[in-house]
Amino acid sequence: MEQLFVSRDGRERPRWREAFDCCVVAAQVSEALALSRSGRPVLWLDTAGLDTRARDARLAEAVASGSPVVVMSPTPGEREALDCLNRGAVGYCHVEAVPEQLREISVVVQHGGLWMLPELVQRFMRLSQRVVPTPAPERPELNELTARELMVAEQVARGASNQEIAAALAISERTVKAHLSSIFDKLDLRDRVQLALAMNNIPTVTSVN
Amino acid sequence: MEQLFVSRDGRERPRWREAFDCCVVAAQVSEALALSRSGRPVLWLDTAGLDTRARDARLAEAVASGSPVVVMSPTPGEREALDCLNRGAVGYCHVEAVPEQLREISVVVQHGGLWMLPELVQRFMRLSQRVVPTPAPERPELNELTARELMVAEQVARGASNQEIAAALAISERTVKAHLSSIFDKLDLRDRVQLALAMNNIPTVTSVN
DNA sequence: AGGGGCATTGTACTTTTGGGCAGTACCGGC
DNA sequence: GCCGGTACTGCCCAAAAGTACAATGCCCCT
Repeated sequence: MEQLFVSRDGRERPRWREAFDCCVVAAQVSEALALSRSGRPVLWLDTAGLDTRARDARLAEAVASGSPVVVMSPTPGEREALDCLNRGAVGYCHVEAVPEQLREISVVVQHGGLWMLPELVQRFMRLSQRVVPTPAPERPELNELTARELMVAEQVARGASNQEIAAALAISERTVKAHLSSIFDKLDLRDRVQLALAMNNIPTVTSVN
Repeated sequence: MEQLFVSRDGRERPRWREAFDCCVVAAQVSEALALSRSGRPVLWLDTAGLDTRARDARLAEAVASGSPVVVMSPTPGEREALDCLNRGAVGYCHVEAVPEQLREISVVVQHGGLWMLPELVQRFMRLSQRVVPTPAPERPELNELTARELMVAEQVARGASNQEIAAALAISERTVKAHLSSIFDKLDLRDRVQLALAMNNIPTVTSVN
């Protein structure tokens, strides 16, 4: 399996070569992708020397390629890990991680897994627990939705318009509206904005508070 | 690699056998471990028919063995996922996951990865983000917004209508619209739904895709 | 066979949203 | 003083969103 490394100056770190037989190094995400010969390589993003903006831009580009993206930071931190994983990265480690670990990470992300430092996993889980209403089993009202309604709701949660939803589900725009009306009724929401937020567990002015 | 399945009645589900050549099934964690012959098997915990207490007890026992533990739920939910992962599980999936997925999960957890449904990963990251202090500018484009525009954007992020925003800021609805148009233009967004999501760091169909 | 829930669509209507065009006003810099 | 950016507003218009009323078809259950 191919490993594509992207670092600011396109320079390779010795450990990468130690870890993998087949690895490509480039200074830009696009270059790396161009040099790739396999369908679904692992993209390693070295953030050394990059500011937040540059990092996010590269990350977005990398994630858009469809390949699993691992961010390698010279100074791994909770905040950065969170940012990167939230933006679609599936791995986060130290840029000087030992070859053995690099190989493990590669295996994990290629199989759909998420990899980060174990202590971060624990920490995030605990953090999440704090903000998830303890007794609440998800959004209870969500179970009231039919399968079809849920599909519509999920599209709205991603910012899709009625027209786009209709196209995606191969139904008429009128039907989308019908489903939406039903959803608003069941979940006690006013419009698609509130639905989009509710689907992402974000309280709204009128529903909560 | 050995797979140890623990289900309430010690009954095996056909998919498990489909997924793995070598799998052991038992009714108790201790039994499964006793039947194990490899040093570090993967422990699969079927929570069907278990109440929360029984589930946690088995999970604790399983985690204590040192092997990676994957919880398989007949009704996967955010709350349960959180609970289980927080208690040391490294995987969480549907009890009837397809064999292909089971194999992937096995590979991932054996290599130190974390596996859960992709949508849950995203959700947890977002939730964590809400409680981690924000030293970073977050969304860089947000700096492009004027103070007034930011106020409007924040209202939209809470699901407010133009009328409500106008009332809150003591300006006319027309002015709200003017600010919104400017915001959409600057942030390259289509409508208020996308803005509401963007303000909450949630990617939309068109912006991140 | 009938009833209820779900999915689907149509016509028609109101409301909300987004934006074009135009104008006023304040403020700060060259 | 002029110019550019920001804030604010009006009238008007088109598109999108949302609703009311109504109808068809399917499936499941009694």
